[in-house]
Amino acid sequence: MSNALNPAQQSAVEHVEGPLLVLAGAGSGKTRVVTHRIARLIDLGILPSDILAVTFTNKAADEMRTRIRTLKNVQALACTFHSLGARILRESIHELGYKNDFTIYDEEDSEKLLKGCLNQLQLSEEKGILKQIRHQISSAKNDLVGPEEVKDDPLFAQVYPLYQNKLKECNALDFDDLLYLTVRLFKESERARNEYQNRWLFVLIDEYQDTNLAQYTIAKTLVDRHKNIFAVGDPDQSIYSWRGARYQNILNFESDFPGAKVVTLDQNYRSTNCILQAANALICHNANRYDKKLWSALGEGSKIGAYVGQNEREEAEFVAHKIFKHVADDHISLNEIAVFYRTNAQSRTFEDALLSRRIAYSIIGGLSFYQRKEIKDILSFLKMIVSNTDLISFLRTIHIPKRGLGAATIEKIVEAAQGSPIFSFCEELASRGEMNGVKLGNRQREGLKDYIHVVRSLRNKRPGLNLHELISEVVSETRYLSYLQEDPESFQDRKENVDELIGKAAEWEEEQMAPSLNHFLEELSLRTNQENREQGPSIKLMTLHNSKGLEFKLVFLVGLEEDLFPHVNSKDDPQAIEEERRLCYVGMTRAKRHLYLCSTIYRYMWGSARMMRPSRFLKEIPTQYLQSLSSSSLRKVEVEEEPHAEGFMPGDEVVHKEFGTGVIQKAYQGSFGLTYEVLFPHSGTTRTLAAKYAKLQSP
DNA sequence: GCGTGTGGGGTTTTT
DNA sequence: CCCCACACGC
Repeated sequence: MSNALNPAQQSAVEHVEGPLLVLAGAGSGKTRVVTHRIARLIDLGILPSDILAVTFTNKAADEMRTRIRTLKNVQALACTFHSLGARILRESIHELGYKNDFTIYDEEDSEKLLKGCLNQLQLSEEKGILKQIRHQISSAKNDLVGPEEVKDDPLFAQVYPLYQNKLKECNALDFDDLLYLTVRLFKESERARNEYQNRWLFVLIDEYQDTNLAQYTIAKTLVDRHKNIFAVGDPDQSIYSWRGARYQNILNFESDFPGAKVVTLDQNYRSTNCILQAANALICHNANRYDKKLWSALGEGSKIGAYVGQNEREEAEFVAHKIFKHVADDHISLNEIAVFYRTNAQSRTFEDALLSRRIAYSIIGGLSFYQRKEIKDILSFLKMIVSNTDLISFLRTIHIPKRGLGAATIEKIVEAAQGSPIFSFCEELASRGEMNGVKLGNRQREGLKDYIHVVRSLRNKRPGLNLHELISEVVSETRYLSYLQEDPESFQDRKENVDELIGKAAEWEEEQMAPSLNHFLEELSLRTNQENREQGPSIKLMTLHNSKGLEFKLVFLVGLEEDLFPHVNSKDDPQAIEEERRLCYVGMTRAKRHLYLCSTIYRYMWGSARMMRPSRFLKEIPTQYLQSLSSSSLRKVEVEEEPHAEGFMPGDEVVHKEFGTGVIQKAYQGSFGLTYEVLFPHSGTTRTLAAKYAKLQSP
C-alpha cells in the first residue's frame, strides 16, 4: 500500500467530533484509518484516557493497543465488549444488588449450573434440551429480556429465573451477564450512567455490524451525551447473527445518530482482481444487501484453484502438496499461509497431513488452553481461595484428589446448603457433623475435613506468596500431579500444561503493575481463545469465523460442500444461508495472492462415509475466475512423471529420513554423481544431497 | 453408599 | 471422538 491515505481514508481520519460511520470493505485499510485517527486525536491534545476502543476479539484489542503504543507511545483502553462490561461491573455492580468480587463463569461452568437447575425442577433429561435452553437464555440476555419478563413459555419462565438466582448465589456472572447487567446498570442507576458517559469522550466501535442489542445499547448509552462515536464495519462481513448480532445496526446508523458522517472505503489494497471479483460475484447473490463493489489496483493475479478430492484425506494431501509447491516456487513463508474450515472437527485431517510432512502448523481457536481440564481444575482451586460461594468450582475441586465423597453425598450437601455460601456451609458441616438434616458418615466427614484443610491452608499461605508460587502451592498441596498420574495416557501432556500455566502466571506478573489473583482470574475467564505463541513460522489452521480481520498470501478454503458449508443447520433458512455466504466472502477476501477452494466427493462424518455435493457457493463464482484441479487430472500428471522415477526433478516432493519432507530445487551431476539441492520447508533450510548417499524417497 | 467401567448418544461458528 | 448416564461390583 502506498504511504499516503486515499481521499476517503483521509476524510475519516480527519473527522473529530460527532458520529462517524466508516463502511470499510474487506482489505480497504480499515486498521490504518482507525489507528491514524486515534493518533490524530492524541495529536490534537485529547488525552489517551479519554479514548475507548471496543473490539470484537481479544486479539483485535491486543493488536490495537500495540499499534497505538507503537505510534504514539501512549496507553489507550482497547478491549472487547465483554471485558468492558467486566470492568464497569467490577466497579459498580453493587448498585444492582450484586457483590463486586463476582467470578465469571465460562460456557462449561454455566452449563453445569443450568443442569443443576434442570435437575432441581425434575425436568426430563431429554437430549439437547440443555443446549437449547442454554441458547435461549443467552439470546434472551443479548436481546435484553430479563428473567422476570418471560411470559409466553412456561418452562422457560421457570428455568431462566432459577438459573439467574443460582448464578447470584454463586456470586458469579455468565458471559452474557457482562453485557446484559451492564445495560441494566445503565438503565437503573443514573449515577453509573453519568459516570461512564463522562469517562470516555471518544468511543470507537469496531466490527459494528456484529453488535447485538445489548452491545449496541451499551455503545449508544456511552456516547449519548457527546455523540462522539466512531463506528467501523462492513455489513457484508456480518457473521455472528447466531450470537444475536444485528447487522441492521450498521444500516440504521444514520437514523440512530442524526447528522452522522458516513465514509465508504471501497478500494481494496489486499487482493488481486481474480480473487476480489470472484468474492464480489459471490456476495452479490445475497438479496438482502447494500450494494457495494470493491475494486483493486493490484492487477489480475492468478486464478482461483478449484479442487475436488475423493475424500477428506485426499483434500488434505492436496493442500499439503500445494503448500510445498508455493513455498518452493513463490517463496511464501509459512506464516503467510492459512487453511480455513467451517467446523473445528475438520482440522484433524489437515493436522495429520501436515504432521506427516513435518510442516509446522498452529491451530488458531479450538479448545483453548484455559478450557483444558487440568487448567480449569487448578483455576477452580484458585477460585476457592478467594470465594466461599462458588458452587461450580466447589463441585469441580471437591474430589481432587478422591476423598470418599461421592455424588450422592455431594448432592445432599448442596441441597442442605440451600443456596447459602457453599464453602462456609461445608466448614460448619464438617465441624458439627450434622447440619440442616444432612449427617455425614465418618469417612465422608474426614474427606470433607481434608478438603477444607487444603483450601484453608492455601488461603493462609496466599499473603506470603506471589501468584505463580501460589499456583505451585495449589499443585503440591492437592497432590495434583499424582492425581493426574491416574491417567498415564495423558499425564505427560497435562503436566506440561500445568507447568505452562505456572510459567504464564509468572510472565503475567512481570507485565502487571499491580498483579492480583482476582485480576488474573478475570483476565483468564475472558481469554477463551488460544493465543498463538509464536515459535518459528507455521501455517495457520482455523475456522472461517476466526479468520475475520486477518490476511494471508495463500489461502485454502476447504470443505465447500452442501450441508457442511453452507452448514446443514442453515439449509432451510434463507437468512442463515445469506450469513453462510457472507462467511464464505470473508474467507475468500482474506487471500492476497493465491486462493484455493476445495471440496470432496465423499466425506467421513460421524463414522460413515457420506456422499457430498459441491457447495452452491462454488457455482455462484463465475468460471472465468476459476481453474479446475480435480484429483483425477492430478493423478494423470503424476503417472506421466513416473518414468523419471529413478531421478527426481525440480519441484518434486521427497522424504529424507532425518530432515523430513522437502522439495527438489535443482538436480545436477556433481562430483559424487547425481546431486540434489533440496529445500526443507519446516526448517527453511536448503541442503545439497548426493543421491547415492541420501536415500531420498517419494512421499 | 461409592467408585469405576462401559456403552450410547451427540458435535457450527465465539466472548 | 468425548462426555455423560447408568449399571455393576466393592
